[in-house]
Amino acid sequence: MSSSINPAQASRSEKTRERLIRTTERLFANRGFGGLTLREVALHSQTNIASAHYHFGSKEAMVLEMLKSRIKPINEKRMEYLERARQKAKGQPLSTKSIIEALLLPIGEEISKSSHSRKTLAQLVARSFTEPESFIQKMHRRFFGELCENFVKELKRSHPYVKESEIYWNLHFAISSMLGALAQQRRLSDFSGGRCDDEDTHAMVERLIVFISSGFEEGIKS
Amino acid sequence: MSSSINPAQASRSEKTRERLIRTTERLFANRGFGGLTLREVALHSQTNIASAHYHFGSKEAMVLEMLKSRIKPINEKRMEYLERARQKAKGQPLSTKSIIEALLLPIGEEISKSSHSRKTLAQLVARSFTEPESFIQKMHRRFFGELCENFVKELKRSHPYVKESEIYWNLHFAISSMLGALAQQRRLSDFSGGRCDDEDTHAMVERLIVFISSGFEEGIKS
DNA sequence: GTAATTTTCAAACAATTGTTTAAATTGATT
DNA sequence: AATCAATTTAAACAATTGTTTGAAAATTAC
Repeated sequence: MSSSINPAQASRSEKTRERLIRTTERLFANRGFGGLTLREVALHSQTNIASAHYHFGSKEAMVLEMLKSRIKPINEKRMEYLERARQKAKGQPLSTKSIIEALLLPIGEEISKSSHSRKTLAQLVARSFTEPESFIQKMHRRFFGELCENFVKELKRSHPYVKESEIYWNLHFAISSMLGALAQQRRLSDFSGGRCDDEDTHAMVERLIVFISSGFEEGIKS
Repeated sequence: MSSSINPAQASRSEKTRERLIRTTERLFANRGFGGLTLREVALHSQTNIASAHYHFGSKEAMVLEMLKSRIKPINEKRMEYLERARQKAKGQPLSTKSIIEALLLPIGEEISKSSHSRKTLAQLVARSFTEPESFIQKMHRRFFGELCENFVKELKRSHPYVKESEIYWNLHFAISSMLGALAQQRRLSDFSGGRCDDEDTHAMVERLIVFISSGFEEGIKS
């Protein structure tokens, strides 16, 4: 097996694999794990069902592979942003806003970069949090457990006199707001009657940062 | 058909119907529409698959019936709370917090009343927002469109100099926070390591009201 | 260029799904 | 008690699912 970073010299096998992952991404974002069929994935990837099994072993493994490949870079970027903010602060505790930015800006940027429709990656990430399949929940715990710890540590340093449970509660709300808002952009376009441009991811993330930062700061006061 | 409010004198047919709805509620909350099978619903309802079809006509119709029966009372209560706040204010515009309370308190109370596990109704409502099936999305639009309009109207009255789009954006965030936080209580218990009691719905709703009210007020300033 | 390996494909498989059918049972009405 | 409609049941149905199989095709290695 010849693995290559450059897509120009990707083998036929790798191209098939990537097409499968890409189609899986789109269909999973739209319909979830249960609503996704291997036949449809194969069809839209111009290949065969058995080919999907050859590359991944099972439907579960294929979806898992796709989820990892999409979520990992976002979380890595989050850690980078947090680290960068730490360096900028030179030992001083970070502001709430800069911590929330480290949580939100990376996913916003990845959504903007995404080659699918803007909504696809957002729905994908959000769905990975709410899908009932246990193997997805397991991945979710593994992927976000460590990340969450790091953010809690930083938030505690910024708010040393706040009870630990308050930090957890309000971080929970922060993450929920982010995921909820990203996942349900449809509602915004449905109900605002075109008054809000929900395709403008950057504007949305900027607003979300304000909303969440303020909510968090007020929340931990009580 | 003899319909009766008093469950003591409910006919055998009605009892079966209610058992089916109740089981459907639990399984849908846990596994979503696709993960729910009629056989399992029938089994846990001590009846037959065909019986479910006899009462509802189809799986879709059964789930829809269940969703309506659970969501309708919550939304009605929301309108009641809003109306009560209006009367209390005697013509004055409402505070942001009292509007947010009208949105959140009813679902909190229904969750507390719920005979299932605390999380069931919360997950049920949240899932009804994120499920990909189009018939569920349609119901969602129908049920929440009017409600949303009423809340926007009230929010506009309270913030006459705020651009309409800002109201929509931040109401979107408010609803997202609420649903996200309710749906993903699992994350809180997973990651807080027992520091937060996610079964205490009332405490959670109180915190959420603070978080969301503050986020909303800060959000519309920009 | 040939052999060996990897990758793709069509077809069949077993299991599960929602749905339908028709007979049996129940409960109310006369 | 007999009749009739409403309700429940077991069984079968047709469609769809993920998975497996074995042969064809393409790629790689010699």
